[in-house]
Amino acid sequence: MQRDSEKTRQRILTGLEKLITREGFIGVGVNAVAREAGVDKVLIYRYFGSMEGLLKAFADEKKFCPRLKDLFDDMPEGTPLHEIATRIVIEHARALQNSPLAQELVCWELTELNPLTVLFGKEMEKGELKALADRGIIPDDDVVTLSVIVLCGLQYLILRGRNNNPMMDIDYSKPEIRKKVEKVIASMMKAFFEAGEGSL
Amino acid sequence: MQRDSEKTRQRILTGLEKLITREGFIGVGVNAVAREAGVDKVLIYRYFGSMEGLLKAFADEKKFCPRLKDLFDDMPEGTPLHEIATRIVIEHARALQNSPLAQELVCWELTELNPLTVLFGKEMEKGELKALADRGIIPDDDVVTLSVIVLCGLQYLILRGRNNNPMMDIDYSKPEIRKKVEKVIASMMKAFFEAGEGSL
DNA sequence: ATTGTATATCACCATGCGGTGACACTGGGT
DNA sequence: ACCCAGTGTCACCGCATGGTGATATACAAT
Repeated sequence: MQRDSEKTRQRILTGLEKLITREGFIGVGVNAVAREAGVDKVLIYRYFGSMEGLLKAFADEKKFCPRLKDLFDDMPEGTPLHEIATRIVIEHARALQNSPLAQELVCWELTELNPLTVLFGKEMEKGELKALADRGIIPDDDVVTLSVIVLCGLQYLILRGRNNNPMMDIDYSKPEIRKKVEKVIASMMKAFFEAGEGSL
Repeated sequence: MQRDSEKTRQRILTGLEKLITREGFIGVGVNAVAREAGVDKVLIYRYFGSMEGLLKAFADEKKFCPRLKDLFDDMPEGTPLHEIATRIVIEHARALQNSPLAQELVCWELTELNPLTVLFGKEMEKGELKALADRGIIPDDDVVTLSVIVLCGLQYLILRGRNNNPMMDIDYSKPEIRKKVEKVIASMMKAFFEAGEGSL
């Protein structure tokens, strides 16, 4: 074995990542990670203290949070609020769709709290809030509440799709369905926004 | 021990139910169920063949699906479509909120497919479709798509709330938050519906 | 009362888990 | 050359799990 502690640490961390991605968060444990990383499990204790420590380190050091495409590029000045909100939500969903690891973490977060799931949740939330704030959307606006609900809905649908278990035939991985869903959300946001303009 | 096979069967089934409700679906297994039911685990194999068989029997024989309050009572003739959709979604969320067992099953369904989660999912879906169809809402309407998305969003928020891990401070178990969310959904539905009337 | 069958109990197995102690190697500082 | 801290290997423990075979008990039919 190569005698390089830093390399070994990394092997363990990426072992954890591969394991979660391939097998899901259930069954993640010291033995499984060590096996996946091709490393004796005692090294996990040596370098991370415990499984909890490993999860925390993973949360701290890995960039597991799906990166949102920078939306400023193709959103011209003066884009209406509802289009911005729509874009953020849909872009977020796309990012999640493309990251099996993130999907697994979102699901894990619903099941159990541990250093990884907690930090992951905070990270996601921070990203959301930033995306909104960067575009001047006030956090306690009704538009935000609505966006969060819809976003959660898409997350749920994506999670359902993972196991080929779509909800009400809404399989978000199918492009035509996604198109339809995105269209509905867009027009809903528009309607909500314009109605709000008048009634508030 | 009382020698009554039917009673023992029931003890096992309600043992499973109590176990899931109290401890969550993780860790559900032959040993745990037998312990909870105060029964030798060999009886599980005798009566249900396997853990899978027990799950299937549980899905078949227990009424775990949260019952929707009958909405016909206080919905007068001619209630507009968006109010109907809103009511269905919100009522569904309320039912889920009041059933820790159902919450656990919804979460389980996102994690793993087994006879119980699959049958549970079908049951829920059937309930949804019926609630919609009973009120003359066509399944492939955009209103349905939107309703499903919002419903999924609420389900997700409720699941997040379980472990005191609210999403974006939207803790759906808090009445004032729920009120606000319901209000947003109602006005959104109204706006979407009315906009649709004009544009379609 | 005897027998037979359904029911319940017990003891056990192999496996996998989290966790730990003892040992072996490697390489750099003195 | 020696030592020693850092690193990796191995063997082991206690425990819980899923699963099974042999045995004891209750009860109903004869």
